[in-house]
Amino acid sequence: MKGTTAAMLSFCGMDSCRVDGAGRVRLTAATVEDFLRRCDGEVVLFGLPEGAVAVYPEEVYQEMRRRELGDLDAVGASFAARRSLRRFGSMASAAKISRQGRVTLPEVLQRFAGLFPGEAAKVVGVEIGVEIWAADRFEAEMDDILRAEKNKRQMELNQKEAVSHES
Amino acid sequence: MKGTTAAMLSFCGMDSCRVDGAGRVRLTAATVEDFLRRCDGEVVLFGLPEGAVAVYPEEVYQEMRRRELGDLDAVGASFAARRSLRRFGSMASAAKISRQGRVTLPEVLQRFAGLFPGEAAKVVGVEIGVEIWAADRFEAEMDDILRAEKNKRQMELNQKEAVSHES
DNA sequence: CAATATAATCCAATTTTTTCCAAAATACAA
DNA sequence: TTGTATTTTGGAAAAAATTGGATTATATTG
Repeated sequence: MKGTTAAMLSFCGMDSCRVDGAGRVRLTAATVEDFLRRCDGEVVLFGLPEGAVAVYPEEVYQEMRRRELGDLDAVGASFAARRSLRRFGSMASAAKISRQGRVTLPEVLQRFAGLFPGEAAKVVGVEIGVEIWAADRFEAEMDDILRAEKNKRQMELNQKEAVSHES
Repeated sequence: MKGTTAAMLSFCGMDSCRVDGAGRVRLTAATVEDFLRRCDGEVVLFGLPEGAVAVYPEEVYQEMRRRELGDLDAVGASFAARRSLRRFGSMASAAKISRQGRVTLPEVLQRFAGLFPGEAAKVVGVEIGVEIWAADRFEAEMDDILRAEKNKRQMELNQKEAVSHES
């Protein structure tokens, strides 16, 4: 075994791959290990507002939903409540990481995230699980992140300048 | 058996199908399993204000109705109360999921939801049950949901920007 | 450069879905 | 009532799709 990454550090790094002909994505050995350790491979896939697919251990997802549902007073009794149920219900699905480390993306999610058979994808570790992005979308997201970061840095510098000048 | 996904996660995902010649809809194996587990296949069908058919476990439906009626102080003693009774009474019907996972849509609901024999339909998991939509109606609904979400996300980003600029 | 591990492709078995048909139940009319 | 027609329900067989595994190719590491 190459893995047993000595580490308690789970779900990190990024991996490029391709969606296979049946809409499946193969995870790296390390990621599979992480999922096995955390939840015996029982995961939930769902569509993130950013237009990618999240893969979380089932428990993590449940907890997330429980919080959200707690806010809805009478579940199913209002338009808003039903919409929330619909939004998550329709785009979530329980899955098990296969013995060969593959996850099948349901059609809804393929469409939602632009992850059609043959497309290039990025599997991104997000500490509590992974996200699967269409390669081009992830690139755009990364650009955004870095640009925002650069802005912030510049701001802070300007701030300092201003302060030291006025003293 | 393919399923037994160990899952605590019920009624999720989306499935496309067609209303058969007799006004029946076939549910996926997973959905049937969920209903059997939750309520032995005893469900209530009723028309949602959104123009789709909801299929909830009988218990869930009862609970929902109890809440609504509880708010109306004297059941049956006001126009509003009688209307609510009428609205749900006339468009709800108990049904049992058949052994092959089919539900028959009463004619009232076919008309109400545009789910005529031969029409394309979507069966949508909503965590507490499923909804059956005419395919085109659901597409519109999903578009709405995602558009609203995108707006909200954009707002949040703008908000952040504004804050960091003013500081 | 060889050995090992990782990734992609292909194929076969199983499962699922669709279509079609038969039986049962209901309604109708003579 | 009794026979006939019609609708409804359930099931079986055929078609299609999914799943998992095995094989082959590619990359990595020592």
